[in-house]
Amino acid sequence: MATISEIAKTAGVGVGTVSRYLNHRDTVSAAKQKQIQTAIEQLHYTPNAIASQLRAQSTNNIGVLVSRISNPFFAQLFDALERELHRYGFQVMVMQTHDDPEAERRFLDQLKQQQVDGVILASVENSDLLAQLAPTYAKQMVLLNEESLQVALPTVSLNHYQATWDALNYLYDQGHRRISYATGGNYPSTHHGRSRTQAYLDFCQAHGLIIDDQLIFAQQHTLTDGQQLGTKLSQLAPNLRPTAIFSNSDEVAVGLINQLQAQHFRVPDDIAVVGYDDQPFAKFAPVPLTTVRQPVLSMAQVAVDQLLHNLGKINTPALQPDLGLQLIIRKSA
Amino acid sequence: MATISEIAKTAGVGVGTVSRYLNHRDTVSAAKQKQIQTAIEQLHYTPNAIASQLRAQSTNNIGVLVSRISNPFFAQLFDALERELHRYGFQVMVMQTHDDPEAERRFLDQLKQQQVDGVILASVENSDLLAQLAPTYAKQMVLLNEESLQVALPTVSLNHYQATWDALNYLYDQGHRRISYATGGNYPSTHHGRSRTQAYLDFCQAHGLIIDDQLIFAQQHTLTDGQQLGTKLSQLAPNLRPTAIFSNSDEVAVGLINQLQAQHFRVPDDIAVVGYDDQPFAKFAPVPLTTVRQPVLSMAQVAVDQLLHNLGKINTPALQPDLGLQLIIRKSA
DNA sequence: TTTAATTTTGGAAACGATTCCAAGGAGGCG
DNA sequence: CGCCTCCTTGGAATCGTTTCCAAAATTAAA
Repeated sequence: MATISEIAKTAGVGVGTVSRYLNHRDTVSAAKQKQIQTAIEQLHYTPNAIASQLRAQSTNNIGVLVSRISNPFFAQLFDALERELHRYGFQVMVMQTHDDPEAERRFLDQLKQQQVDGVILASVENSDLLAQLAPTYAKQMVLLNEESLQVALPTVSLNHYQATWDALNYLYDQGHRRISYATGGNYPSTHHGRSRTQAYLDFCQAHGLIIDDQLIFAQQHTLTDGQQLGTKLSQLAPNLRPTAIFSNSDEVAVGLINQLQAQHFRVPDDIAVVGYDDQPFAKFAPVPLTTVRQPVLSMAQVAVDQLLHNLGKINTPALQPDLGLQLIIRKSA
Repeated sequence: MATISEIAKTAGVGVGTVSRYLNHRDTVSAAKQKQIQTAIEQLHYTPNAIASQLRAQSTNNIGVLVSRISNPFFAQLFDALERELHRYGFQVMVMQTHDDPEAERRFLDQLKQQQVDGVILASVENSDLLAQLAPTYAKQMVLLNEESLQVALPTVSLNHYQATWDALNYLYDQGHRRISYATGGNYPSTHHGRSRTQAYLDFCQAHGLIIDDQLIFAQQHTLTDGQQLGTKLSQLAPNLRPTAIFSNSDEVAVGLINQLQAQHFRVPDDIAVVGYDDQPFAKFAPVPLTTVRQPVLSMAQVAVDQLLHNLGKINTPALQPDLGLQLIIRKSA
């Protein structure tokens, strides 16, 4: 691998001059420009970003933490984040936690060692850890769709409480009184205060619906989880069976619908299903999915804006796109 | 940010000793170990990976190039690649080309500047470029699911020709004589020789089926593309309309089915649909999708194995998992 | 032509880690 | 007690870039 000083030697100039030429930092005489250029082509020179990052004390890399990139919601979100960050010349390093707090810790540590200029957390499993780590990251960290109670961090948050409430209300208005709830997180241990779960609990309480632990399902993430959930529901005694279920993930909802249909339940007539995210295939499900749409694009824009603003790379946080959540009514409820 | 020499100073030892301690490289006396450890905790030291990478002339980073991570097939593939690479202590940098040759060039260049130890190409748009770049990358490049005619590169390849042929044959056996074809690539310009397209053309020829450019659709990638394709098909005069369509992507297939149903066509009775990949939601489609399953896990394992072997990080290429493609017969054909 | 002002240039120092080498220290053996 | 061996240690050199500073070259002014 050719280095800058080899280029300098072959071109018969000093290293400083080559560097200046490469970065268009200062004027370099036309003659030397040509010499340098030919040397570069001759030796197939490629700058070593690592060295330059070390010297510059900045990498132009941003870390993004998601729970699982094969979750279409995160895929879309990552896509949008990347697009946005590229516009500002940043590169993105994505890491998946797979909902493992230990992996989360490890990856945050790795990102720090890699000297990323900032981190966007689109999924946090262990907010204690976060509180512990946050000070050392300071302003280069943005929470997207997550909130930390322990520590004040730049945060992009949507009103999931309200959206959940509205969705439940929609079900309630249609006469549902026995509503089940599926979440990706734990229950009841951690994150009890997470806004969606809280909204569910509050809603039930406010409307005098029984809160039955048998109707609350935790750690539900995938299509397969949804299928298994369907099996569980279908095995419940008819009088215990919910007439509707609110799922925090479209994936789970689709798997669920599939399994319910396989067991000859009708959706939404026997059991209504509401999902969350409005993932791309939601409207292509066996029963087009009624779901809460997350404004992925705006979320990404705001998060990046926020981050770059905190990094001093951008002046105006300016735009404040609509971060509203919207219930998309299709056929499943 | 604390550095290793600050640690050394606070602990009252030399930098070399700290480094040795950190890397468990040599024995360090118990007393100094304790001093160093306390200094580390006191100063919140985090090693600077950039510096160490510069010195070591190796980053332990592997680049992965895909066309679009929100394509569930690539998401799964990336997932598997990452899992596998983590096992060997590598980190993964993923980049999306969005099928843009220019982006491909740019990203490959960036990866090189970032000094990645290797690259796995799961999608290549411009194989001329590749031929041009490959020599400078030498052995640290693996083609996954792609082939380059111009240059010999380590390659993990499946028999897509055969799988396509088999799928078409399945349709043929069911009496279909007018079979449409949808691909993600271009047609007929580049990649004419790509094995799936070639198999289609050869199959038609071998069985005396007309090859009608009106039945061949290029640049089909997403659910939306599939929908639009459905509209196009439904607008064809009945005698021109295909009775079956083979799509190179499940996403397109699902969008297509959805739109066909919306236009009151029955799948598979009026039009049969075969997809490709067996993406996670394929069996949850409105009509469970008949599709060619790609062995994502094995593909990732073999690619990583191949790469690490070439890098000399691993001795035995050993395992040769089954890279067979399998037609999964469900309801759509 | 001389002097001053300006532009261009070369190269040393720095970024933070690792590794090599020489030297210091501990312990064993006679 | 002295000598040899082996283990532990400190610190200089190195990786490839950028930046700063002083010197050289060029241009402008007198």
